[in-house]
Amino acid sequence: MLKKLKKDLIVSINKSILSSFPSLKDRPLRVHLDIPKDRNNGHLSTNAAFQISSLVEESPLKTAELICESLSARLKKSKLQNRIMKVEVRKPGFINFFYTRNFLYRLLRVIADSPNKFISSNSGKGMKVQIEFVSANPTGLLSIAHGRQAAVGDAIAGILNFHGYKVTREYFINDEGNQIDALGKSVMARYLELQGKEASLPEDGYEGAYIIDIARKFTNKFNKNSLDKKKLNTLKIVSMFSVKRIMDEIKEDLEALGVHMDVWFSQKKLSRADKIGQVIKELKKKGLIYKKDNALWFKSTRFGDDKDRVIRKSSGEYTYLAPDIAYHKNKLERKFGKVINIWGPDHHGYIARLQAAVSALGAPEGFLEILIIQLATLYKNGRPVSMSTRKGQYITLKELTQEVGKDVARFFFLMRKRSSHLDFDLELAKKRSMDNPVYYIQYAYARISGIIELEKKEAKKLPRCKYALLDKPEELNLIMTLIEFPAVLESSAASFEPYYLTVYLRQLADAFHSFYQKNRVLSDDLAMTAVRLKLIKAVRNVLHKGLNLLGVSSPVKM
RNA sequence: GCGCCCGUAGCUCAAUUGGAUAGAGCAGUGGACUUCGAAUCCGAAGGUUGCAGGUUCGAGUCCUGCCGGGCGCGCCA
Repeated sequence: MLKKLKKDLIVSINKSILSSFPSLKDRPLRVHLDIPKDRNNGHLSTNAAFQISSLVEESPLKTAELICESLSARLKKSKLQNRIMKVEVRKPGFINFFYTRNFLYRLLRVIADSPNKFISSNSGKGMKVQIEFVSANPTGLLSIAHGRQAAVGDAIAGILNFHGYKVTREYFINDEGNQIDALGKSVMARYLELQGKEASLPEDGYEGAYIIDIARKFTNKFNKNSLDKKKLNTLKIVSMFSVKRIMDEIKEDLEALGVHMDVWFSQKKLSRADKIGQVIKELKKKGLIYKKDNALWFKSTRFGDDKDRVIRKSSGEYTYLAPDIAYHKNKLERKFGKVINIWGPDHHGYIARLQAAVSALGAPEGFLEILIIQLATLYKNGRPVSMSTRKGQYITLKELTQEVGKDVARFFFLMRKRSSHLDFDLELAKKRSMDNPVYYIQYAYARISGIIELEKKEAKKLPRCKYALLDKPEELNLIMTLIEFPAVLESSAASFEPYYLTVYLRQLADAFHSFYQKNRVLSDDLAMTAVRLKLIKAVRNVLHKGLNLLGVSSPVKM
């Protein structure tokens, strides 16, 4: 409904500009409508006058006045007059628009009665999108940083899905290579120790207690004899066993955070089908592979990387880049319109070469979007908790989720924009009070639910809604906040930033609590009761949808 | 040395992507429970946006140079 209004309005503005300044006929004009942060400056605002004032050699203010004059006349004659109450020019040259009360009330009714009509979008038009995230090596448990990537990736997926994209959530399992060998050797050493034999961890081995745990499970599953028979492959068996155990844990931890992957993609499968060899051949045919110092190099500089990259070492092993190229070839073959990778900041140096590879494979511009999520640092008693995967000294995602719960963990992970470092304050997260934004928002939802529940019990007969009764500043503020929801969702999807939504929900809860404090919903004044009930139902619907998109629950009681 | 991210109120962060008087939450401070949930609300206070230039109607935002912090720069993954 608002989208249509904006569209109509832009058409009118363009026409008015041309009638005031005919000389601009053949110039492309890009008129923009924004929501001003201060509502005294209107419900919508355009800066069109600034953009054209230099072209017509007139001051922005004068330009705005000329446009506004013909625009007001035009609007009065058009269908827009039911929705736009007035147009005005403000100081340096903004043109501001104000909605009519009736239009606001109409929107409110829709949000309360049929929210899906108001809160829906199909801007994705069914495009297939894949989002690959977390993809942590199965050599240890998930960390806090992975938790943030999981929450953000999942929320982006949810938001895109809402906008009509067909989203696949995917995890790439790095289940072969040096790291996996190191894992296998580490477990093997612990296994031998459990047998009472002399053994020591390899130099690049993993020291965490979970390794011993896996070794113990391994001991229970295989007795000595059955292993001795397969002596040659023991390391392989240990490695596979360990990867399986760790992946089970990872899946569990993600589930606990409410994250469900659609596809678990194994690197091993790629190499078994020789996909890596094939993709190298393909690149070779294009003249993008050469040999130097006995290694194979990919000419990534051809596509903007600052140096060429080794793809197969002189030892004959592939580097990490090789399977990754094969994997992205696979993504291309699966006909995604867009693929999104979510990485930690330690991988940003890797962006150029992977983008180069994807271009080399013939992907269209913008096919691969790589989003870097900054780290999250856990604070306990005001001090950062230091972490090291290798030494196994770190607070795992599992522990965090258990300690603060799914809702709080997710919300906290989503609170900051991707490029900002996130401080996760454990004490704050555990507080069940007003300092904690999750409870603040959920509390608003619970309060509303309580009122609606009570109203049902009383079961009074309510008259038809006279929306004009809603005219207090708190009420109008609440309506205004409600109708901004679709715009928030849209920018959230367009920029892949779920945090917009967390900020918005906090604002909405704020507007509600403020309204609640000053006004009773249920009273003897049945006409008033009817409209206010409508108002809070609309708030409930938006809160519910918003929390749901973030993967946070909406409790009726707390 | 090169590349990326960051520097905004005491603290944690916003600022509609170049817009109007730079805003929120904590902390601190002064108030509000005989009421549909006080897990709440209402005040006042808090700023030379790291520094110096530049671009223009307009800069926290873009460009250049410094200062300070984080990360990356392998035939590791």
